[in-house]
Amino acid sequence: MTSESKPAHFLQNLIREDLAEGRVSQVATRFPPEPNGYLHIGHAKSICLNFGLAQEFGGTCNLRFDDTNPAKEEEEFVDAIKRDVSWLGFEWNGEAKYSSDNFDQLYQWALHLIKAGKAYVCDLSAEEARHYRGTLKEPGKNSPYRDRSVEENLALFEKMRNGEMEEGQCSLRAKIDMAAPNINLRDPIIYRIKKMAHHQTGDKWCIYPSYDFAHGQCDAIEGISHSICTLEFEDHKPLYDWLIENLPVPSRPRQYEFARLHLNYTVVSKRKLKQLVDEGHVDGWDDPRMPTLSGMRRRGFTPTSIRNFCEMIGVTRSDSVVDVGMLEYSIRDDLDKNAPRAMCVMEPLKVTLKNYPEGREEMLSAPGHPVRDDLPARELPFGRTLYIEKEDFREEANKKYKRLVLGKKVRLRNAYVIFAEEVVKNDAGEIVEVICSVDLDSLGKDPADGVKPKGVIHWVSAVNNVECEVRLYDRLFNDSAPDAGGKNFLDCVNPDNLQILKGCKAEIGLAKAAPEQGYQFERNGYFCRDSKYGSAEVPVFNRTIGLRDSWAKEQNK
RNA sequence: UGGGGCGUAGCCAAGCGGUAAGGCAGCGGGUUUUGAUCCCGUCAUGCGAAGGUUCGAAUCCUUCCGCCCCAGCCA
Repeated sequence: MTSESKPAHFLQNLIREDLAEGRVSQVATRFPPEPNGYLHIGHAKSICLNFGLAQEFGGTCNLRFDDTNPAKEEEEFVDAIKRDVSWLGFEWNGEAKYSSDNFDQLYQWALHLIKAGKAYVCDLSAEEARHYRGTLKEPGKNSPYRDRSVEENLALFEKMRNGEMEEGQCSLRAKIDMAAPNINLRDPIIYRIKKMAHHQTGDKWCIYPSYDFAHGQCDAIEGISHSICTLEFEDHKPLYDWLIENLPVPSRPRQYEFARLHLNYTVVSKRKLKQLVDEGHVDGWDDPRMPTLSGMRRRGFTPTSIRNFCEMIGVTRSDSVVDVGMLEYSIRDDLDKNAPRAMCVMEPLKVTLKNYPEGREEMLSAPGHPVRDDLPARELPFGRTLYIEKEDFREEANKKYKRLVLGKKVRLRNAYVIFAEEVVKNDAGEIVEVICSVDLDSLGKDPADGVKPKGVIHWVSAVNNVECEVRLYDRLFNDSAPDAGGKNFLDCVNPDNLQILKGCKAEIGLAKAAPEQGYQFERNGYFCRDSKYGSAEVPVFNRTIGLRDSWAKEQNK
């Protein structure tokens, strides 16, 4: 997808105008996660937007940890977030930034507000403050502490800072308007007491600025030109602007909002994701079924596929729910173009070629990719006994079934045409082996009789292969809106979201597959070696996504 | 009769007064040693609804309807 064929979204247009009219000379954006959890597909949209805009307009994008609440944050998440952003393929401007880098400056600015009579220490408890705040439809009332003198406020704030006040005993509030229709303007709390250590600043502080007091000012300090956030912060913008206008900040950032990503068949809220982990519905935050970037990475999603997906869904201000089908399309699209091909038999059925010499083995060669000749060819050992897929053989079938049928022939992918002559069954009547003859004159060409088999099936040598385990993932939820009102999202968990197949047989080259490297298992889907499970002898392969399957569709008609 | 936002196809989304782009999904067909890919065709007389302005309206005006966000010392 080229940029000239893709129409610009509202933020691109807006930045273009800012640049053209000289309101902004240098584009500077930032991606500002709070380090309180793992990044997920929703964050990817914001990352691609912020870093993408900076790239497009020759600007910069900072990575900033919005760490104003030590109660929720951990260093572990800082590391995970850096890893995920890098993995997606973006490089942040300079060192990673922290809101906490600016705690001293923020404190000075709080003093500035107090001295200007625009902030005061309020002794109302959280509950009292709620009552004074009013409701959505009724204005609030002024706090009885609202008119304290500058000197008194300075002294009190000093005591807050020195730890002489208890948590919840008082807070610092901006003095704006308790009757404002926008509740964010009803004397918002800008500093609160939290007597706890911070992952970056240690024990230096026992008071911490609120999001509202920190965010815009940090934007200004970092010289951010366009501070892009999601729609729910729209109501905070008047407060954002009020603070910028009332403080001697070094630059004038502007906030813009876009709609966050909603994906059907998916939940993304941290609380729910945590519940899936804690209650054992999945294996961890990086379980391949999770919509976290670490889970998707382990599942086999590529950075390119995620970036393309974000490009495809666009950026607007309207709430929308994107079909996971689009995500599935983008990973198939990327892997089809770039993943090496391989063969793997999931449920092996033995095939004996009665006219192929016992003990003989030849090495066949197969292309690494149907059109990419830069991907190396692979070696496929071929012999008298092979495995094919159980479901690729039937004793009888109609002409729609284009696979191996008793008394008919089929092409072995990258190899010979074989003819099914007889079936061997066990005592239970199950087919355990198919005896075939092989047309040794059909390698790389049609059979001499000119009759071209209509089917092609995959196979693997029965004596020279890689034993492996395959994990077939399906959608985690079978309800398109597990999040939607009223229902318990856990009731929507798809009971068949994971099928583990043991005793699968893969072509020998897969023994050295690297974790996360995507392969197409021909006629089946895209897979990658799991980074957590499996051994050198018996690797585990995760199915990233199946191939489109018009045969299954046909059968369901 | 609190404030703020958003409504274009099954889904996402262009469009900014000149007669509804594109993608995903779907449907039909062609190529194919992957029932994949690829290629071709098809898919809104209609833009939340109703009025109005205009030669002309998804675009402007009016009214109405629906959905989302806000009453953390969370972000």
